[in-house]
Formats: sequence, C-alpha cells, structure tokens
Amino acid sequence: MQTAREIHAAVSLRGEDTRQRLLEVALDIFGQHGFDGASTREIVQRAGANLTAIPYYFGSKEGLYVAAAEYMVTDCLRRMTPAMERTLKEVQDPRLSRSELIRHLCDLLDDFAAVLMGPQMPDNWSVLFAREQMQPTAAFDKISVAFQPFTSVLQEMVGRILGQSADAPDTRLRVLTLFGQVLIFRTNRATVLRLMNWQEFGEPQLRAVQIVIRKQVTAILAKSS
Amino acid sequence: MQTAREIHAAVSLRGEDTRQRLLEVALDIFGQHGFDGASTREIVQRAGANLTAIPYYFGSKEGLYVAAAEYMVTDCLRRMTPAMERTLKEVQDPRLSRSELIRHLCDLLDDFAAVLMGPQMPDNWSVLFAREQMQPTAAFDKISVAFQPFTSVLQEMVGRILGQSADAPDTRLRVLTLFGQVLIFRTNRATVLRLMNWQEFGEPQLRAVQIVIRKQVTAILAKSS
DNA sequence: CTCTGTCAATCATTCGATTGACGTATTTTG
DNA sequence: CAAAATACGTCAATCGAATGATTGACAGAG
Repeated sequence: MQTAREIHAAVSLRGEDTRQRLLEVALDIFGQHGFDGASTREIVQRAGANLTAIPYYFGSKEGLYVAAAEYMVTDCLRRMTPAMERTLKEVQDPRLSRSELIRHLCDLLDDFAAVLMGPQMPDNWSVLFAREQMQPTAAFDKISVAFQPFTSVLQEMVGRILGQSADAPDTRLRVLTLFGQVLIFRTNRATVLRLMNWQEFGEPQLRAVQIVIRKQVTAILAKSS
Repeated sequence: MQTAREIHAAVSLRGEDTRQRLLEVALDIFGQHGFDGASTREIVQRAGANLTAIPYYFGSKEGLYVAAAEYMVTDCLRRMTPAMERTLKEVQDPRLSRSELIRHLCDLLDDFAAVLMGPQMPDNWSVLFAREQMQPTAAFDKISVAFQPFTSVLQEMVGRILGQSADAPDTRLRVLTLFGQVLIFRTNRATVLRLMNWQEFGEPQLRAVQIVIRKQVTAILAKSS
C-alpha cells in the first residue's frame, strides 16, 4: 500500500468534474470486482476520462481506491446525520422516561434501516464495506473513524435505558447486536430476499422490517437487565 | 458463467490429493482477492500443482470457484449438523414449555456463534460469502440450498414459541433478526474488535457474546407477541 | 507564456487457457 | 503370469489478450 507519486488536487472546474466522476465509477467497480479485479481501463472508460487521469489525480490505483472508500463513507454519513441530530436533540432532556428513550431509539434504528435498505445504497458499496471488515486496508481507518459518532450515540442511549455506563462492555455488546438485527438485511441481502420471497427492498418490505425490529428492541430493553 | 470443458473426476489417490489441495487454496485466495483478482498461478503454486490441473479437474477458473464455494458450504454445514440434530431431538416432544423451547433455541444459537467466531472459520471464507450475498453467482444456489434446513429448524422453533405458523412472514423476519444478532460478529469483525477493544475472538469473547445473545433472545421471545 | 488537464502510443508484466509430450499406474490381452 | 494397451496425472512451453503505469505531445484558460 501507498505510492509516493505526486497527486494533483483538481483546481479548475473541469478537473473537479472528472475527478468526481472517477470517484463514483471507481467506487462501483471496486465494489463489484474487488481491488485486484477492478480494471483501471474500465473505470476511465465509464467515467469518460483518460487512463492517465488516475495517476494524475490519485497517484495510483491504490490512491483511487482509498479516495473512493472515503467518498462512500462521507456519502453514507451525510444520509444519516439528519436522523442522528434529531435524536441527539430529542434525548437532550435528562428526565425522559425509559419508554420514551426506547421510542426515540427505535426511530433512529428505523431511519438506519431505511438508509441501509434504500435504493440510494448500491450493493457494490456493501461489498467493498464487507471486504474492508475482513481484510482492512488503509481505507478502513477512514471508515471506522467516520462511524464512531453513530455508535457513540447508540451507546449513550442504551446505557441510559439499561441504567449502566455507556462504555460498559455489556452496553457495547447490546449496541452491536441491535445493529446486527438491522444490518443483516443489508449484509445478507440475497438470503433475506430468498427466505422472504421478496423481489426487492421496497417500501412495504422496509415497513415490515421496521415493525419487527421495533417490537424486538422494545422487548429487549423494556424490562430485563 | 459456465464453461463446457471436460471435467475429470480424480480417480486415483494421487489425483484426489491435489484436487483437495487445490480446493482449499483456491477457497482462501478467491476469498482474499475475489474471483477476478484471484490468480490461478498463485493458486497452483501454493497448492504445489501445475497450472493445467485447474482446467483438468474443474474445467476452468469458474469451475474451480464454484467447486470451492461448495467445499466451503459443506464444511460449514458439517460443523453445524451435530448441534442441529441435537436440537431436533430435544424439541421432538410437542409438550415442551415455552421457556424450555427458548432455552434450546439459545443453545443452538450458542453453537452457531461458536462456529462463526471460532478459528475454524477463516476470514476469507466470510468475504466470499459476503460477496455472494450481493452479487450471487452460480455458487449462491449451492450455498442457499445447503443452509435451508438450518433456517427451517429456526422457523419451526420460533413459530412454536410465538404460537404462530413457521412460515408466517413475521416468523421468518424474527428468524432473520435473531440470525443478525449473531452474524454481525462475523460480518463486521473488524468493527466489533475495535469497538470492544478486543484483539481476537477467543474463548472469553465468545462467552460474553453468548451471554448477551441469550439475554436478548429470551427477552424477545419470552412474553411479547 | 505558463499552468492545468487531456490524449494516443507504448512499456514490461501478468493473466487464463491450450498444446503436445512424458512418465506411471491400472487394466486388458495373449 | 507376463506383456501390451489404455487411462490418469503432471509438466514445460507457449498463445493472445489484458493489466497498471509511463512518456511526450497537445489544447485551452488565466
């Protein structure tokens, strides 16, 4: 990893445009074929750019990969921030009841599910994400750091609901398993579609998932310790 | 996909041996680099075989990929069958109480978590699995069919516990989310390790996960509808 | 005139697959 | 039982195609 070639920052409008198109296409193709399998020729062709644009803007194929991963993370976060900020505002009041906290948590998970299952999240992104989980590259750090505020909010809420520290191992494990209930609909897309006899993740499917998750999250956090 | 070249079935002992080594190495490398990124030369080199062994035994690179995926699924199932058969025997009695059923379900999920987090399940396998979820190839059918009995058992148990049909959409969604709570520790390995400040998935980590999952599954299925 | 961005042409490497030959078991035949 | 014939597995050499990267020239805006 890492090449020391010079990187141009795209000054003019024309340059920024091709840079952007390269990122989007690269993200799609890297997700589809993996780093080694992705062809720089295919990327530049679909982006309507020249082969030399990659070394020019990103230094190398690897530089393009890391930049594409960063681009993906930024875009995901951008879609989650409204729900997160809304939740942060909602739970500001320290006198909220347990059931009110649970309701706000469910609302947040609802939005999370909507983003994950929605059409704005291309499958190829998830593949790249999954690969980084098992074989972290330089891109994983950027991914990890970017998502931290999100898990942080969840820890805070779950901790308050269960009456324990937000940093307690039990709290963190709870957060992860709550995550898991939603994430499976993204990470195991094909299995879900087949088991449910669904053709796609549309509005009614999303609704059904949200209902079940609400029921279960409520049951998990309602009374038990 | 699919090439019509002739495939040799490896008759003698010597042939079966290299065939086996090719499968194991191929599974590792396909998982690591993806289908396009994997190099047949690297595979045969690490397997101590000749380049022509791949067309000879599997028809083509694609044939090797499908065979490797099948090999992985078979191996996973082999590790899960003992727990599954034990559970099937346990729940044979139709007069089992709800709490007893829940306990047996938790036991099954415990074993499932142990297999997923255990060292016998290489990371590269999970990557291949994840990729098949987003971009199913000919190998996904084999994967899907092989895992069906497992989801079938879970549907049966959850349906009985909740007093509803094993095939009801709600039952299936419950099964998927139960799955999800365990699966996240495999699919998002790097994120889990970082959030929990773990260096590995060892015995104590597995135990902690199992405890939380038991608590949550019990809470989910105990009383609510 | 200079800097930014683009371009075709070309480099050495590596890719998956094929070929035809060569041993070595296994089976058939005299 | 021994010899010939067949099938099995392996091997180096080679094919055409595609890979990432580099070069040097060229266009247009500041």
